Amino acid sequence: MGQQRDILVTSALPYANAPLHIGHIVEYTQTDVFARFQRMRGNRCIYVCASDAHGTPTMLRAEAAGVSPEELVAEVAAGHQAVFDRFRISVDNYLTTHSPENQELTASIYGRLVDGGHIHRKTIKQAYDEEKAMFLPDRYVRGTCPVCHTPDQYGDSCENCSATYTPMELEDPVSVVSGTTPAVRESEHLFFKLGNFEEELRDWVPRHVDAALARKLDEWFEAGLRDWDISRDSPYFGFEIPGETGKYFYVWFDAPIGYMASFLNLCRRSDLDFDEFWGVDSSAEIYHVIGKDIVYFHTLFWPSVLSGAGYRKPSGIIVHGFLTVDGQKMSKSRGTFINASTYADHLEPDCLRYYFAAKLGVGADDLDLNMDDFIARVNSDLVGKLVNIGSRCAGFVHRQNEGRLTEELPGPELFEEFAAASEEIASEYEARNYAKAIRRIMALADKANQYIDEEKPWLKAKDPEQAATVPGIATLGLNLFRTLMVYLRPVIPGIAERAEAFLDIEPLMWTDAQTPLLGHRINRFKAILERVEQKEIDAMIAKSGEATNSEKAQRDESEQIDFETFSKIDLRVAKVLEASYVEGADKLLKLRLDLGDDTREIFSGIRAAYKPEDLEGRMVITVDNLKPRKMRFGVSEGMVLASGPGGEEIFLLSVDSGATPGMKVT
RNA sequence: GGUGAUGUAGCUCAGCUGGUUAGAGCGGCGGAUUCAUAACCCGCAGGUCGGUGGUUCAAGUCCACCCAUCACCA
Repeated sequence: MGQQRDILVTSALPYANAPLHIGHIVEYTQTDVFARFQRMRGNRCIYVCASDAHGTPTMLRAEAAGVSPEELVAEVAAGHQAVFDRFRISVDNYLTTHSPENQELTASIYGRLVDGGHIHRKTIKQAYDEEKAMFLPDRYVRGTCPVCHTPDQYGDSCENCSATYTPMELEDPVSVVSGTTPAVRESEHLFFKLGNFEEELRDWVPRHVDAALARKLDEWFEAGLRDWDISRDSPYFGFEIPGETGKYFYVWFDAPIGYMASFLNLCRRSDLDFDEFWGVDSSAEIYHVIGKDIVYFHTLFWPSVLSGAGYRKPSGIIVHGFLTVDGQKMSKSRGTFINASTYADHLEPDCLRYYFAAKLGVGADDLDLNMDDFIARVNSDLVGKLVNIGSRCAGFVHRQNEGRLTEELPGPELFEEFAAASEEIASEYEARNYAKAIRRIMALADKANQYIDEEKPWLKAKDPEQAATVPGIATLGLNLFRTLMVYLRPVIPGIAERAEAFLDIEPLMWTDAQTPLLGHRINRFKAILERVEQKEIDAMIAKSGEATNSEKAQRDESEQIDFETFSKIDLRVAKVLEASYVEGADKLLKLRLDLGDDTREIFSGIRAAYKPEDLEGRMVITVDNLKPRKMRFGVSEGMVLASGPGGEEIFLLSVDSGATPGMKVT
């Protein structure tokens, strides 16, 4: 092994306004496996993370909850840390971006950027909520898409036609915060001149990201690097910009600096040297593990900011895809939006770590948690194969040799074969191809079971002439078991710890795979891992669905309206006379409705859930007095009521038989 | 809409710079065994490698177009 390396790894900072879900665990697993592997190899590997505290969402959520943003952040961050503990994510430090260290670094970095001529000012127009007296982020303005005229879209892009625009271009814009129509106000903002770093980035990017990602980034280079708005106006939860009044750093400016801040905080409590890692001449390695959604910030802005401020750039940006559950996006209504703590209440965290690691390759492909596959894989690999080796050998050692391993192995070949796989497996971990590493390791586990099966110690134990060979066979089996634990320890640290307790040994290091454990007394075997039961999965999913319902109940309560307000909505029974697809619209169906004394034509976004022929003739409920809306395909004169999360899961409301078109719903 | 990624056996995934009968694990089926958390061991199962067209002596593996899914568009 070469000389000791200094490595710093980070996971993306989770936002401090919501609990962590199992999607986050993909990233922490990817990071933690790497960190634990490096430490087992004898390298110094520091893993830091923090809560991303700032921004409008935190501010508004705190206000709604009646607490200060600081209190909210502290509470959520405590929950995040608890999840890190339960999933055995071995962070060396967990801070928050709302910390003195981060403020100090952010200010100093900003100062250096100003000195370097990388900041300039520009006055921009922005949506402003007069009632709340605040500027509105794009996502806090909703309105009708100016391109395809789909109603109720975010201020930055349209879900229907994917057009991008600014909130001021929306038709009928509404502030999500107050419900009022936003005004347009001018404000001076500070911009980071990303273009100053184009040449440097074009050189740096391809050498520090995955090849597929580099192709994606080419696109951004071709589009040209635009300046980056790093300031926000008061009120804003964040750090005030030095030398300005009422201006704050944009959350995405100080968030990555949080990596440094968390590390700095750790340095001040230990003998670590900040500059040794972050100085321009640093020989340490720095890796950021992130999801593919935030590639832009980490491959363009972040290296540029570091460079402009006189720091070294990262050694690599490691990107993973998103998590789907049973092939679909995580969904609250399906109960597949599972909080990490809910998972840990029901199942062993190591199992999820194993499952994710077994699917993590080098690319940023999405990764699916298929519950049936999860049960099969964990039970088969971890319980049936891995743990079973220890379980089936332990008895022989206790019964035939008083709990002591023999002084020699019956033959060195198999142990040596396992030992010889060490570097190959290590290089897969090093390359972050955990899936490949695990395939190799489990192939070895199969060999270990085959060996025991061939030797048949249970038969030999009954034969006086061969009984003496049994402890040796079991000793070899247990040594293979131990070697497998060495290789899997980065992935399943909890299981490995229990295996160490069973073997009564110190925490395993990578080189332990080279030397057998002999003449050593071991403990009685106790279950190291329980099987995953379907009923636990069911309970977890049921629980995840429940949490959503109670959240909804709370929200409904907070938005009560009086009867007068309700009665303003004129709901009517209507009969579908005609339904048809709309040329050029993915989501819409055109419906002609009978309202008794009148017919109406409306467009409804239910195409994924209903076929036109199934609708014709059925009764629906409509909002009769909804203002007609002009859409690209015509004018929609109302809406039909439906329930459900969307997509294929849309369920139209209907009435009991007897109702006739035109009846008012009260 | 633009760009990128993905689409391989029931499920989850490997398949490097194109080249013998396309692989693994799980499930399924058959057999063996009882040391082990009904675990383990042996054997079998035949998927037009999303579709169409093309390049080539030869394509899952290169090119074009199309379809589907996911993502990004700061």
